Amino acid sequence: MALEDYPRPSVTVDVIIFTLHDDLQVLLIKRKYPPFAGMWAIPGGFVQEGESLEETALRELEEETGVRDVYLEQLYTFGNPGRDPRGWVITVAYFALVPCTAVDLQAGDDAAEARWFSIHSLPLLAFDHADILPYALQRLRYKLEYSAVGFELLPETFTLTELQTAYETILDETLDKRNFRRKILGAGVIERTGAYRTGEGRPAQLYRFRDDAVAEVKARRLFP
Amino acid sequence: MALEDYPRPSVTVDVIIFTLHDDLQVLLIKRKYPPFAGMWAIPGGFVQEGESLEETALRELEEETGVRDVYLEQLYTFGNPGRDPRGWVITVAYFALVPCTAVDLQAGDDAAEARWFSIHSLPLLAFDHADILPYALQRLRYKLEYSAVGFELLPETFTLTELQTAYETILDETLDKRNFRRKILGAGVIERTGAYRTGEGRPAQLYRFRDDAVAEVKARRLFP
DNA sequence: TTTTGTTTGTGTCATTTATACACCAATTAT
DNA sequence: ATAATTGGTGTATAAATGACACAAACAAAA
Repeated sequence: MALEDYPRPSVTVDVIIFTLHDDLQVLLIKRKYPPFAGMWAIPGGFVQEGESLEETALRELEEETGVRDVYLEQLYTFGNPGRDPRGWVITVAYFALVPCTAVDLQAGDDAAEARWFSIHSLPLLAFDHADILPYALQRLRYKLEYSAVGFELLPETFTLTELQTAYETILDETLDKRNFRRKILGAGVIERTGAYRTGEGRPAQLYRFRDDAVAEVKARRLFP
Repeated sequence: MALEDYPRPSVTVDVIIFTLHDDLQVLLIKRKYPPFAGMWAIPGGFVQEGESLEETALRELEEETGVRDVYLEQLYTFGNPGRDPRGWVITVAYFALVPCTAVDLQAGDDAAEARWFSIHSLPLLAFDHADILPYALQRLRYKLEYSAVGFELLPETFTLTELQTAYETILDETLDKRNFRRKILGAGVIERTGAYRTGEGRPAQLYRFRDDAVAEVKARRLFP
């Protein structure tokens, strides 16, 4: 029995794009055409032949935000019947973490508009996207506890207070300053740049993420 | 642009079926037809329209092993171009844990033969299945450390020694008996049945898994 | 029936890890 | 100069982990 003899679904890749702007935010696009015209949705597109799923995700990501070289991770594949009124559509969901800096919003072909939404004030979502989004958030929070993924949302250099604030924003809980610093510094994943960020109070040491530390850290838990 | 205007891939669901028989074992099927005729492969099949991915996985699982009501979890979706010589095929991989008891092997239509293989002596695998399998094993080991998934591989009732042996076999490391017992019992996920297993030496208490403990335990880590 | 062999079941101490908590230092704004 | 603001540091207590050895209960063999 040949491949073509089986009915085939359409396959899309949706990318939940997170960033930090005061709050933890996700990028959504306003649908221009039916179904769900006028509603907000997670950006995504059809997989093309000869393209890997990750390539599809990266392509979507670049189309929507103009960014490349960001953290991208496959989340889950959704294939329940009836999830797309147009027919049989299976969606591979990815989530991406982009730094608040250097994002250039540009609506794709299918979208009327692209906007960041705080995860605390999401609009009604198209398709089954209201199920997918909490899943992505949960995964992000979970990963934050045992990997160094938090840095992906910050610019190249950052202060420890900024890093802690990022963690607190994502986890939606407050952390003890001294314990946070001890753990982060003890993990050896960041290093001083030598520069300082000056501002209102005392200037703060600037740190950068140690790229060579990624692999070894993946196994450990930073915040058990 | 309508759905049908996009080229569509074939989508299959592959299920890595684990069990414990002395060793940790996976069920593989010997392919009857090309491509890779005569080679061993992870059991799987095409998703049918109107069927969820999980239903496909359960169907495959039942076809191969005759079991229902087992632990099943989506693993990862593989879609690299060229992974199937027949054409464009995207595979959603699941992994299942079935108790060593009550498995009735029955080769499916596409298979010449189904066999359990120890994960320490795997044959050459068809497609990209040699990449998928270690991924499943890693996930299983990882999950074992923070959830109560180990019980899924044991019969209804079991002794603490049997449970410890299961953990040791999967993790491929030895554990301290007293520390193991302290942690398992402290987690409150199992309870005594009151019955004993008699055998060579001193009779052992039989335990059962507390079903109502699943949810609350999912969050905690049993073996950090 | 006594002895031997095999498996179960239990507690403590040392070490490590996590948590709670308060003040001085360095700078800018007034 | 003074006040206001943010950055940076250590210690003591509690909890979790890891290492470790022997008596109890039964079956098999003598």
